[in-house]
Amino acid sequence: MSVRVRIAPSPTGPFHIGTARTALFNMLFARRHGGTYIVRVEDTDVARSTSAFESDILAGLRWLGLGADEGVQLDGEVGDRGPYRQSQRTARYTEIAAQLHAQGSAYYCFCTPAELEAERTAREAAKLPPRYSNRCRSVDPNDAATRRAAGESAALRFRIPDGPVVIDDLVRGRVEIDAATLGGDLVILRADGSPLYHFTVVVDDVDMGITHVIRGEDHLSNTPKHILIFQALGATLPRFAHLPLILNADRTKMSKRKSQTALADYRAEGFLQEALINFLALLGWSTGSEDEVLPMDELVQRFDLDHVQKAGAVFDRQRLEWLNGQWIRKLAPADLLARLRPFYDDAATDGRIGRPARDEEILALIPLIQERIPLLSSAITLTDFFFTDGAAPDVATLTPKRWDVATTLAALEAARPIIADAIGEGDAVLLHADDPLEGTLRALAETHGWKAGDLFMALRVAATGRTATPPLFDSMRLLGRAAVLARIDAAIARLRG
RNA sequence: GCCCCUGUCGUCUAGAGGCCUAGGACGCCACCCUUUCAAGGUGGAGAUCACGGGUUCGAAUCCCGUCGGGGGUACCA
Repeated sequence: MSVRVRIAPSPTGPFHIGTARTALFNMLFARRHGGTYIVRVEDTDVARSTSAFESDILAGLRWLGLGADEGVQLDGEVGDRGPYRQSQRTARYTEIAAQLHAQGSAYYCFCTPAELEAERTAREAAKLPPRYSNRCRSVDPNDAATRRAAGESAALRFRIPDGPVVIDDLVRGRVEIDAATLGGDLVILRADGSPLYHFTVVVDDVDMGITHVIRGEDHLSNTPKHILIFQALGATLPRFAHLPLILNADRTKMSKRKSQTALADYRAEGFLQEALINFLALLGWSTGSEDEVLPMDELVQRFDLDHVQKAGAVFDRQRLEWLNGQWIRKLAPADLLARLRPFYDDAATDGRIGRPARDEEILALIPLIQERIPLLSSAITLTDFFFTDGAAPDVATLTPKRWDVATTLAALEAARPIIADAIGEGDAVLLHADDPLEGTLRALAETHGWKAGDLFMALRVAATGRTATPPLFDSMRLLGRAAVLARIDAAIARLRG
């Protein structure tokens, strides 16, 4: 039987990084085994689900390369075992619930929320675990029918049988849980007829022929409920694999409050899709080797559930940034340009750079920045001088740490004619080749008894407005003669007071 | 509270009884490179393998207990 796995996000919030990781593991498992990867939207909680969140999730999956083989995609549904949105499956849930009721696996419960609350409070006061008393089990089915016909509101509860339930988990091995600890018979249909998660998830997994349920460890404790429902339905049990949780720095379950969890935020910061995939794959799983920088196809080849870690894994942002740098450095210039494009466009729009950036300009800058940016967004601050005139650094910034104002002024005045002589418009960068301008300026520094580094810093700040920039001489060449001289003149004027 | 999972450097991890005086990576420190910032290179600090008992000629690896951490426990997903 071929492998069928699913990721079942709930559109009650922005696409969460933990959901991305679970999706990735499912995708890797499916690809590894030539199976099908399904995306199902769990929007039974109408009050909290929105289509905006759904779009964010589907767009995020697609961007990561984790779009569905079958199920819900950004532009519609594919597959013949749908619908794949729970909100469109209510008739099916009602039907299966009726079946469970007819076979005696479920019964109507007339307890009011207030009564249940009172029961819960009483048990809590008695220091007993919260648990439904199952008291409506004893309501005579005929009476129940009569009361419902009379309009009395009732939820449908699934009857939890006695005895142990065994989970044969692919990550954790055999886990046995006593059904008596499950909290009593569980509601599968609210009084208004709407279905609840523990019920829908099983109906869907059966209908969609899911063979392997790969999800977060937070679902492990609830898995017996699912197994019992599978069994009541007479369905074949899927295999289960519970992944370790992604943790905040304090080792609690990763949350919006304590960590950056929205995938869109990582994307907006300039993390590469490849880096995120690589990083997430290695959070809770390892190749068993010492290789770390791995593309998707390599991950697929090596993926196995045996090397999935059992303990939770702290999300280490520094490691992610390092990996991102690795991936940025691997990109071909044209590819990097394409990734950088939206960042320069946004910067032009919100004024962080003075004008829109042309492709040729970004391409010319790429050799200077590719080795030094950890994030795509870092390119902007590193190259804004190129697109923005009149950075106008103040006297304090213009003056190198070891120098005074008079020395800085003298140095800029002395260097100006040399630069005017060496730089034209539209010059190509020299990169690591020997730059004649550098030699001339070093000689100048020597005759004045200046440190070359101080001279270069003074020029750097005058020309770019920043103390940390790409290599100075190539930066000036790209800027062009007129712009560089104008900025040096402006700096000289400011230094003169 | 009850149930379940879990415990190797700060972090991600390798490790499936002798290959471990525990390896790699991120981060940190130093040095090299160097016009700044990075990148890169080299080296270093950093883990009594949570702790205590066993089993064994031999345990990070097997067993038991303790402690720590996490998750679950809804007419949420």
